[in-house]
Amino acid sequence: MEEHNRENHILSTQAIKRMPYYLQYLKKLAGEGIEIVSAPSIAAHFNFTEIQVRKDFSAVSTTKGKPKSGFTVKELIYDMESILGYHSVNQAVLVGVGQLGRALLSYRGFENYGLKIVVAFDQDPETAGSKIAGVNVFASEKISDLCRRMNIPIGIITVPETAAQTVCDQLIAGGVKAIWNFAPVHLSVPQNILVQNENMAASLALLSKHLEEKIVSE
Amino acid sequence: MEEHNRENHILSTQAIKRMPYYLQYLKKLAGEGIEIVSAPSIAAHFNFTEIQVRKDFSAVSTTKGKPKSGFTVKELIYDMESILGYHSVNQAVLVGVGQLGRALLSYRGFENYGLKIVVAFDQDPETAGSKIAGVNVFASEKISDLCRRMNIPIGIITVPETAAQTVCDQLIAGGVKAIWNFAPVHLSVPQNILVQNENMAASLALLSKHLEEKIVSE
DNA sequence: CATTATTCGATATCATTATATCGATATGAT
DNA sequence: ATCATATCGATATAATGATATCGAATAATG
Ligand SMILES: NC(=O)c1ccc[n+]([C@@H]2O[C@H](COP(=O)([O-])OP(=O)(O)OC[C@H]3O[C@@H](n4cnc5c(N)ncnc54)[C@H](O)[C@@H]3O)[C@@H](O)[C@H]2O)c1
Ligand SMILES: NC(=O)c1ccc[n+]([C@@H]2O[C@H](COP(=O)([O-])OP(=O)(O)OC[C@H]3O[C@@H](n4cnc5c(N)ncnc54)[C@H](O)[C@@H]3O)[C@@H](O)[C@H]2O)c1
Repeated sequence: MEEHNRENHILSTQAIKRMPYYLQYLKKLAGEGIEIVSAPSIAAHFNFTEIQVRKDFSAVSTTKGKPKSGFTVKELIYDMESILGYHSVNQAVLVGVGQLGRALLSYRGFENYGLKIVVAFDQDPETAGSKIAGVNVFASEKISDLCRRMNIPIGIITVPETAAQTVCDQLIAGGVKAIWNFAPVHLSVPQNILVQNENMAASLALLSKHLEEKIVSE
Repeated sequence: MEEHNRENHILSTQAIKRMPYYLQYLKKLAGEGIEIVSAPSIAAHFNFTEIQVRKDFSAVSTTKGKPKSGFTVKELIYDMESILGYHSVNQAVLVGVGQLGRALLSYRGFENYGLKIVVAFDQDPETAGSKIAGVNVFASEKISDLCRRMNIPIGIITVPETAAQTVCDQLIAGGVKAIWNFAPVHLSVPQNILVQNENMAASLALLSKHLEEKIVSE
C-alpha cells in the first residue's frame, strides 16, 4: 500500500509557493478581528479560483470548512505556519557581504519566516572581521569548517556569478543541505542538495516578454 | 486560421524563465572560444533533458541545429537576447529607497538585462532629494505625475508590505504597464497590468519544505 | 565509399497543475 | 418546519509542461 500524507492530500510545489501569500492575508484578516473566511472571498482577493483555494487549504490543514460560512482563520494560520516551518528556526550562513548581502543581513523579516542568519563570510579582508547588523563576518576560507561545526543546514549565496560555484562547493563541503542562490548562474550540486534560485534575470525575462506583447497588441 | 509565432512554436512561461540561464552559459562558452554546442552537452550542464533543451532552442531561435554537431553559439545568443529584450532598454522607476531599494539601485547588472532605473521615490523627506548611485530620489507624491510624463513602463516596489498596494495604485495611475514587486504581499491590479513577484517568503517556503523532508527521510 | 555513432526534429506519451461539475450540508429566511 | 442559497468536498476534465520514441541527417571511422 502507498505511503500517504497525514491528510491524504499532496502538497504541490505550486501550492507551497502560494502559502506565504495566503498566510500574509489571513494574518491581516485576523488583525481586523475576522474569525471566519470563505474560499470564494479569498479567491476574489487573489484572483484565484475558489476551487484552487479549497484544494490548497485541504492540502495543508486538517480543519474542515463549514458549508455556508467557511474556514476558521486562526486554525488556517496555525496549520500554514507549521507547514512552512515558521514555528521552528532554521539557521543559515550568508556568503558575499556586498550590496545585496548587506540588505539581506539587515532584513528583520526573515525571522518571521523561521530563518536566522547566524554567520556571514566574505573574501574581502576589510569586510571579514566586521559585524553587519549584529552578524559576524569571517574570511571565506572558514566556510566549510564553520558550517560543519555549527551544523548549518542553509547557505545563502550573494557573491558575483564568477565566484558562485566555488562558494557553493565550499558550502556543500561544510554539510549544508540547501542553498539559496542569488547569483544569476546555474549551480551544479549533488542529487540530495536543493538549490533555490532567486534569479532576478529570470523575473525580468517574464516582465519584458509581457511588455513586448502589450506593445504589439496595442 | 490561427495566428502563430514566427517560428511556429509557443514559448511557455517556464521556457522564458530558463532563457537567462542558457544565455549566461552560452556567453561563458563563447568567451572560451567555443562556437558550436550540442543539446546533450547543454542538458548535462543544467541537469535538464536534451529534449527540453532542443525544444527551448527551437522556440526562440530560427537557427537549425546540425545533426552530429549541434547549434551555433553566437546565433543562439543573439536570438535569446532579442527574445529577452536585451537589445533595447526598458526604463523603470523604483519606489522605496531602503535597504533593498539601495542594493537594487546600485546594481549594475540590470543594464545587461535591458533594464534601466531612471528615477526613484521615497516617502522619507531625508531620502527624497538625495541621489543614490546616480539616480535622483523624489518625494512619493510625484510618482504618478513623473511616470506619466516620462512614459515609464515598469515600476519596482521595495516599500514595506503595508505601503505596497498604495504605491502600486500610484504607479498604475502613472501609466506603468508592469510591476516588479519585492514586498511579500499580493497586489490587486487591473487585467492588463502584469505583476511579477519576487517574494522571498515563497522561495523560503520551498527551501524549508525540502529540509523538513530531508530530515524525515534520513 | 560504406558503416557507425551521434545528434537532430517531429510526434506521441506521461506528469503536474488548474478548472469545472455535482451532490451534500449548513445557515438564514419565510 | 421547510425552502432557498451559499459554501463545502470529491471526482472528472482540461491545460500546461516535461519526457520518451523514432526516423532522418551528418560527421567521423575504417
Ligand atoms: N545588488 C543587487 O541588487 C543584485 C540584484 C540581482 C542580483 N544580484 C546578484 O547578487 C550577487 C551579489 O551582488 P552585489 O551587488 O551584492 O555584489 P557586490 O560586488 O556588492 O558584493 C559581492 C561580495 O562578494 C564578495 N566575494 C566575492 N568573491 C567571493 C568569494 N569567493 N567568497 C566570499 N566572498 C566573495 C565580495 O568581496 C563582495 O563583498 C551577484 O551575483 C549579483 O549578480 C545582485
Ligand atoms: N531588505 C531585504 O533584504 C528584503 C528581503 C526580502 C524582502 N524585502 C521586502 O522589501 C521591502 C523593503 O524592505 P527593506 O528592508 O528595504 O525596508 P526598509 O524599511 O529598509 O525600506 C523601505 C523604504 O520604503 C520607504 N517607504 C515607506 N512607505 C513608502 C511609501 N508609501 N512611498 C514611498 N516610500 C515609502 C521608506 O521610507 C524606506 O526608505 C519590504 O516589503 C520587505 O519585506 C526586503
